[in-house]
Amino acid sequence: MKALVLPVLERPEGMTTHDYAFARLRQAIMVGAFRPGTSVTIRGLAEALESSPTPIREALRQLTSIGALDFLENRRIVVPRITPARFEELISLRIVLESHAARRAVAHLSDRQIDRIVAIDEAIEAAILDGQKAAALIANQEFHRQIYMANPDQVAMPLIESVWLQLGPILGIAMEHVTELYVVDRHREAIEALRRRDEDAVAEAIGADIREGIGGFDQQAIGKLLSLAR
Amino acid sequence: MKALVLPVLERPEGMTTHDYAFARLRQAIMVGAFRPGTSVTIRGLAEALESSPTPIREALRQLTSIGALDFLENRRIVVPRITPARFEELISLRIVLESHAARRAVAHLSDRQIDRIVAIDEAIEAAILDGQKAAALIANQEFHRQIYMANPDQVAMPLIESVWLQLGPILGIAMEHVTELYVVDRHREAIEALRRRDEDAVAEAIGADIREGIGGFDQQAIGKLLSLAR
DNA sequence: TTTCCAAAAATGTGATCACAAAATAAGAAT
DNA sequence: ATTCTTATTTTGTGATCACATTTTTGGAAA
Repeated sequence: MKALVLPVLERPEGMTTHDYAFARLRQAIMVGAFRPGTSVTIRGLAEALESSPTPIREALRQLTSIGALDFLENRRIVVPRITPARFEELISLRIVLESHAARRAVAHLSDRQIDRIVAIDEAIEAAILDGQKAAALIANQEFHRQIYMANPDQVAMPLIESVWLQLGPILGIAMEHVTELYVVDRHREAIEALRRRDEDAVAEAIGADIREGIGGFDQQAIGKLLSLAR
Repeated sequence: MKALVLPVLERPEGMTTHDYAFARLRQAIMVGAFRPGTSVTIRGLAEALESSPTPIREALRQLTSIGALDFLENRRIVVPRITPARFEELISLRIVLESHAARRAVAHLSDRQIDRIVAIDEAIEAAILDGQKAAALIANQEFHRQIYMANPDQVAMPLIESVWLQLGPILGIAMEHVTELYVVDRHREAIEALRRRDEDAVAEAIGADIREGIGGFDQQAIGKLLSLAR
């Protein structure tokens, strides 16, 4: 059993142990800190997070509910493996879900909010030019999230994040193999469409952005990686 | 504290207490056994299910992850209330998700599977003519599930069920107020399209089916109910 | 060296308990 | 009768323990 290293995450005062464990594990999986097939144990995580098994168990159970982990028949807890076919399904689901969420957010976005989204996009490009892959990835997620969450009655975000979580472990592999990221200019296209409040164009740009590369990672290259990583 | 009545559910041998509690509560919410705003307690459910609090807590936490329950700030556990706007978002999300899932299932459906789906549709109509609202609802979900699950690499079903769960409590109210159900013939349309393996037509039929009525319940009527039920 | 079997260790499950926070009930003051 | 305060009860949280199952280990047999 090798020592566990989880990306750090600030713990807000008053947050329960369970919520903290959930948030931290969730983030770890989302940014690809675990490889597909990795198995975790309740006691191991309890030790790593300096708590008792109880809240960890609850966090793990929640993570399975959103597809981030798998409780196998043997009672083993693992990070799910992904087949190329499943990968393709996940991407197409992202496209459908996110272009829909984007479309329904357009009418709610203020100019000020769009400015903030532009700032996030600049942060993404800065991270890419700097070669900071993990930072670019997180900023990219933030870019998308800020758009979808502008809709106050929005209900799709949790589902979208579930898909992100299922793609997370793949991103971890991609980050190891992809030497350099490229700037995705579909973001610019999306921003222009947002400014015009053009719902169709926004949906189209978001869809294309996902299709062409998941957050700076070339989609085809990842698909190829997948068939190798067995 | 009034006594809790949960729809019965068979417990397969070897199923853990936690899994059973999760499955049973989930089904109860899905078929509208709980009204929006209802609050539940860990100890109360533990007693009702004759177990200790531990597995119940895990089940409740999982249910919150999929939007079926809400842990409030005050630590109260409630069945979420739904606003008309949220309701509309959920319906439009259903349309997007399910027409996509249906489309991607078409190529995988064998004639034998389609026959089974036809049989389910007949069961729905029988239940409707018989006035068995709950049975019609469950059969209707089964109709949709059988289509989407035909795709072996499918990843959308858990998300779709999450949306169903969020709509569940509304269905409970609808069942109380709607006196009679009507047969939705969009199912026939979907079946015809399935036989022709016409993806566009299938997606269109499923979308229309959802738009016109959620499982036999008129959508507009429910929207009106919502604004009253406060 | 490989295969097989038994002992030991590790691991998930579920019950119980102490504790703190929240909700409710009860009584006093206005 | 109503409002406020205090005491009691309820409830979620997290730690701990016993148990059964699974996995791993270590050595014997082929």
